[in-house]
Amino acid sequence: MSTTASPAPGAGSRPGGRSARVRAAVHLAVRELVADDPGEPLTIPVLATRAGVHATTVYRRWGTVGELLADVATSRFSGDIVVPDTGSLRGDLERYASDLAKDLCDPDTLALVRATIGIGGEQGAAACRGERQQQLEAILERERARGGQPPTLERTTDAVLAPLYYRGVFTNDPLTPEWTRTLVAHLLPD
Amino acid sequence: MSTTASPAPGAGSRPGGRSARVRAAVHLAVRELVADDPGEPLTIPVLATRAGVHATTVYRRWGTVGELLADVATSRFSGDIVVPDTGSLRGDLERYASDLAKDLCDPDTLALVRATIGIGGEQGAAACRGERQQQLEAILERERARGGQPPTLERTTDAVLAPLYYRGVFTNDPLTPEWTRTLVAHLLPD
DNA sequence: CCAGTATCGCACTGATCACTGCGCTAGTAG
DNA sequence: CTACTAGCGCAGTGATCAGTGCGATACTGG
Repeated sequence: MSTTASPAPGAGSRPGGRSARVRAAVHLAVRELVADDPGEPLTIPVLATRAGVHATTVYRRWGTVGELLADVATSRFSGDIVVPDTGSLRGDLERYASDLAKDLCDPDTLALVRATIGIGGEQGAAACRGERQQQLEAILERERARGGQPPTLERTTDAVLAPLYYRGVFTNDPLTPEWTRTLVAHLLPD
Repeated sequence: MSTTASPAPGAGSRPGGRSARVRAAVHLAVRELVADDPGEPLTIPVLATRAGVHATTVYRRWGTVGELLADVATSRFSGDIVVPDTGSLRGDLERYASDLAKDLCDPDTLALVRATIGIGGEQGAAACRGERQQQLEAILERERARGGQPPTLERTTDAVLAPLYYRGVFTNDPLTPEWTRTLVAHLLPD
């Protein structure tokens, strides 16, 4: 999956071009189909038709549904959340957790996550994590720069990231702002 | 999905019968195929052939791959872990977390989880959670009976269950016994 | 031992899917 | 404006899949 001759996943990213338009249409079709009916096989002819694009194009640019889903997830979960800078570690984490919770509240997003890790395996799972790890690390690093002693990245992941993803993906419980605050509160003792 | 006329998911569970043998073969085939090549569509004819059973049977007993996966996951994640009774809350939780971690370490199990939530959606996710919630509640209840004041189920879920599932499903990091102990240690202050 | 019933295997049909040459058109460079 | 290249649409093929009557077979209670 790494050395396969994927013709041009990033070649058509020049905005305005026909490639970019097709790419956007296909991505949108994938997200709509996954959202509309999760658990459906999500075949290439179907999504290509929905995107108003010929299946040939999808076969050539992405090859398999797994790679396409990973691509969609990557572009969906990258750059969607900006690392906050509230001046304090607690503020940053609460804000970040709140943003992430808002993101993971959307049923369509959850459906995309489930489908991606279901088909893409570890590859897809990595795409769904996006840059969360680096973003958390950035928050912790900033606290260190302030002279504070933040918890480790592993601990922060366990205490904040994991519950958010677990609750979103595995349960139906809502990701309320109050709850996300308690996550941070338990991580950071007074 | 609850009132649908599923002919006999539980009718053939009498041990020794032909139904039970077919059921076992199909379940095994599903687990093998999912483990062998995660992300593959997992079609009914293929798995039926692998199970040495005709596709017709699978269509009739389960209908869709989603229901079949949910069934497999349910029987896989029910009764696999016994609630420990070490005499202390900490001991119980450490033991339980360790057992669960050992379970979620198996790549085949993880592949099954991913495939199930990918196709089965929320239904499948629930099947993968199995009886974890009740088991945790039982542990906490026992502590209450001892006169202790255990944390809430929600808090315990966030602190122990969520990290285990998150790390297993979304990352490649190993679920070491030391790590699971730290989860419990952070939940229970000295 | 014998009827009754549930479950499974078999042989199909229509539909869908993955995949591939070939020509065309839209962007690009000069 | 013109030549070039990359990406896309088109049509078609072989293979696979979902789903369905029908008969055969294995378990059940009497």
